[in-house]
Amino acid sequence: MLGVEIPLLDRPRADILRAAAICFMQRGYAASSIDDVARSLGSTKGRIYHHYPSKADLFADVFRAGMDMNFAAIEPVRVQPGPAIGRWRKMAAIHCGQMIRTKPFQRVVWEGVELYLRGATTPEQREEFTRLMQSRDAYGRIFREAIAAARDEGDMRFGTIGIAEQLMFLTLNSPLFWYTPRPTETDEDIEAIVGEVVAFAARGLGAAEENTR
Amino acid sequence: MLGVEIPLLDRPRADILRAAAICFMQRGYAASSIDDVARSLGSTKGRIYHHYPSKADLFADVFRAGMDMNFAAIEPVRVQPGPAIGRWRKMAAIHCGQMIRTKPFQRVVWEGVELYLRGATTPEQREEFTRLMQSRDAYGRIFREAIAAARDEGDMRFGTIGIAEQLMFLTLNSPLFWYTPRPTETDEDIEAIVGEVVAFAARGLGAAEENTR
DNA sequence: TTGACAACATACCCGGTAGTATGTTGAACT
DNA sequence: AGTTCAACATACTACCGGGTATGTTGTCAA
Repeated sequence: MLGVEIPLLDRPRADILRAAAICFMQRGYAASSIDDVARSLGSTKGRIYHHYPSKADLFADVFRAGMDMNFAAIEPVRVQPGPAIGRWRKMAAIHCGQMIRTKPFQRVVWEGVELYLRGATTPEQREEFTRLMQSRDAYGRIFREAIAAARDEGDMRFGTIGIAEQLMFLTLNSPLFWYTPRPTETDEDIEAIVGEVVAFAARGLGAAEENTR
Repeated sequence: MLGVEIPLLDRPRADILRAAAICFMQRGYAASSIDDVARSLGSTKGRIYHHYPSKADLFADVFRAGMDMNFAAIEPVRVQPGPAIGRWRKMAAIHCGQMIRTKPFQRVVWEGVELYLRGATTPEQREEFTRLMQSRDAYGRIFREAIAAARDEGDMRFGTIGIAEQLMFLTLNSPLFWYTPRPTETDEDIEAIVGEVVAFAARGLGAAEENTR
């Protein structure tokens, strides 16, 4: 249900990925050492360097895993028929839920984008990061096209689409920065938060009040 | 007008602050070295360590300068009479403009908050950071009270106020992550961006469509 | 049984960086 | 003219962390 399922072909890598995601989330990429990740696994550097050639490659793989999970999560909804605004609401809720439920990976995605935009990569890594960014851009385009269609269909009103897209993602991603899991928390609690976030984004994009429930 | 004015009592420190803010913005705190900052000043470490006892103290002072500029910017509007939503719109526009015009400092504020929340500080620095966070919380409270009042006055509708505050700030801060200055850009261009961002936030908070212009 | 190899652990190297200790210099003051 | 001191620059140390080179061990195939 929760629990971040990663292609099980490769179990040892999956454990490393999870630990790395948590470390990178807690301290950031630059401040996380490979030894930190290894320590959190109860092992040593050797284990990580056996599977990954460098720290940047490990980070990139966490990035990739995070994006893979996002694509997989929205895939069932992506091509549903009906008005665009309905699709968008579902995708937005799923995306926002992903930010909460797979937060460590999604924070790495966030930081990866920042690292790329800052150009903090060596030429070789640049190539891999460029692929990852293309994947992220493709993901973004799915949402951009949804809100563009919703506007064309008269269900949304906003100004510059580029700015609208940025504001939408910032809003949907925002739990990355203020949500922390509570032990007593249920799935309904999470859905309540998601509901508020999506409602804010929808209103921000000029959608009519949701007549749901 | 633009140009980040810092208390001129201390000009040498002001130059260091600006250079440090830009460095920290470009590479992040952990990845920025004191030598980087010094190099961007055309000088050496000695200069910086003459004025600041440590890298963390330098960072904290950039943080403080950023918050000082924010307080100063909204001060004229903060106590204006009239409906809360009007005050909020002005403060929101000023705040968002600050994110654009003093971006390097504001990104340091952002990262400073993250560093604090992650606990990435030594006990001594913790104390100074706690003061800075209290300052930021006080700043946040000004906006929180404004939107709470606006809701009481029937001009806004939103759910949990804590979430609403987070979403509002995320939206207003968002230019930190996607705005990059263009050489040809005028003040009106910036105000147009600010207008879109504030409009998104206002709608998100359930405010009626602005009847302005 | 033994060879091979994956999956690690151990030991080591080395560049970069925070911080320090020690000059140097110009200007203000006496 | 000499003293002092702020404002730096220079030179150095200590350490951390990425990466590598080299064991060690369990497993599986022939």
